[in-house]
Amino acid sequence: MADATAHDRSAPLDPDMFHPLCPSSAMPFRVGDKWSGMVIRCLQGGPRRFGELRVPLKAVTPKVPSETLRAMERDGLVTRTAYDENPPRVEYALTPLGRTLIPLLDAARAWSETHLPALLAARRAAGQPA
Amino acid sequence: MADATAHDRSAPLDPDMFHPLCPSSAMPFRVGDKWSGMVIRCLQGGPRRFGELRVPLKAVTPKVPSETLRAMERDGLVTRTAYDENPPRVEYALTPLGRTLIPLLDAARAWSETHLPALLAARRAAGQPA
DNA sequence: AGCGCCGATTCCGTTGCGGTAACCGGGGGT
DNA sequence: ACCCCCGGTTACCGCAACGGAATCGGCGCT
Repeated sequence: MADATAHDRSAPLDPDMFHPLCPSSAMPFRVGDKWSGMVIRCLQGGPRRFGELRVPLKAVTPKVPSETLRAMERDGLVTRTAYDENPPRVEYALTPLGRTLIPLLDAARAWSETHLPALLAARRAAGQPA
Repeated sequence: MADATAHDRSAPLDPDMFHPLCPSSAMPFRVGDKWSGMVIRCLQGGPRRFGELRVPLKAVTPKVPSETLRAMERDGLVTRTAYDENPPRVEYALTPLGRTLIPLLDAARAWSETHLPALLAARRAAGQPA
């Protein structure tokens, strides 16, 4: 194993999970703010640095994760740990409370995998009779 | 079991479910539009007339259910049946696809019942240290 | 000295969602 | 004739969320 402390940064953030074609954008669920769900997914495998969270979010400005993370911290869903080291390092991790949301996300994803195509088909049929 | 084909209009819409203190407003989940979840709950027990849906929504104008219902109809979540009778009557019912969302709503509610107090406590502690 | 990295924060513009108000149209009752 | 009920629809307004650009500050490297 590469790292004993906890998580594997070498298999960190499944890129496929975040690419633009991910049906997340279409699925009729929302957990907290727009990006909260994705943050939870990112942190699911262990603590992450701020910059790491931006990897899948490379399209967005740092404001997005920063804002989301602080809101989640207020709600007791993540912890923020700033290390006063030379290259500033900050790590975020899910709290137990935050982890309780994972099953919900799983359920939402499962629903989407099963039923989202039907929903989209219905929408297309009704919205674009052409 | 009471009846699957029909529904009981005498125990129609649990008022407690919709009163302003319901934590729905605070819970960090969203299914579709703001009112979609509530519509599903309303239709869970069987078809409802437009006016019936407004009972728990008595605070809102007809636009809200109308809009929500049409969006859900487009997505294949509900069916709309207009009876060309004397007093105009329209009934809405969940489709099988729409019913697949019920477990999600149940899961969201279960989460809220279990964990929402902790989240609110954390928010209060962090947001209002005073 | 200047550049760049890390980790943010703040401001600002836009967009979309949510909500209120007003209007429509037919039938029946008084 | 008038009003009311049922079942909507449309137009308009306001706010909060979303997203982007610009800025900040310490430190190391060149």
